[in-house]
Amino acid sequence: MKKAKQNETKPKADLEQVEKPVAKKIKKNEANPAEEYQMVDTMLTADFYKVDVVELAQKLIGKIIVRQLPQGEVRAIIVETEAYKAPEDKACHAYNNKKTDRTKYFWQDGGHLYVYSIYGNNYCLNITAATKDDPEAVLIRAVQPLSFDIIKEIRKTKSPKLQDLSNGPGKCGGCLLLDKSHNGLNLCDQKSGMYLIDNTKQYEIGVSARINIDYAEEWKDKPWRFYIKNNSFVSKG
DNA sequence: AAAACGATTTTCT
DNA sequence: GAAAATCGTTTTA
Repeated sequence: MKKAKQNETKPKADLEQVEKPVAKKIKKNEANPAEEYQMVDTMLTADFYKVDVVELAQKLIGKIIVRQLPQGEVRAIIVETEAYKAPEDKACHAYNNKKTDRTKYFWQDGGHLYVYSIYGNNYCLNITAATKDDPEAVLIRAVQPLSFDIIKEIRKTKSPKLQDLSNGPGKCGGCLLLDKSHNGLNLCDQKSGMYLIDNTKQYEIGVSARINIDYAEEWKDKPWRFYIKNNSFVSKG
């Protein structure tokens, strides 16, 4: 056994100066049990996604999104989701089987992407569920960054709060550098450069009505929003 | 071709 | 917490 003493070679003051803002916040995250994780680095396969959208929305909580970028690899834990289930769900963009250039990506087998833009340059990430005949998908509303440095570089937010990196659907798209060109991407295909991996940590999962769908009449109260309790990256509630 | 809208984000009190 | 910002998509004519 060799004696490890690499820390002694670096001046302590210098290290603190460079890494203080990041290190401080990460430490705070680790102190919160809801924000721990234990990833298992194998890609989730097609069968995982070929279930009803409400079930998939629950199963996705805690899973880890991986995306390969020229800047490096982005990793983040899914901490908040919502299920959207056409044709009957009035909150769903594909309600009543409405198929347009935007919504046609609902009709894909589970594990593919539907990315829509809203209110300017905000791109929201959805993962399809069930089969290509079932127009249903899970909206990713919030993630907890694991690769903070690269996500900070990508998102370019002015907010000093770490949570503002990814506590909203448009912010998640920003973290992952997504736009409409990623519509139809297959999360089960190695060549996509984007996939999900498992996380064996068990979380306390909260359930609520979906957010900002007041127009959906009787469907607005469906308990189809899922989130990790006490996780500071969840958007609300 | 023009107008209206939105599963939001950011900024400003 | 309220109000503004912002632009692709859909609707309307």
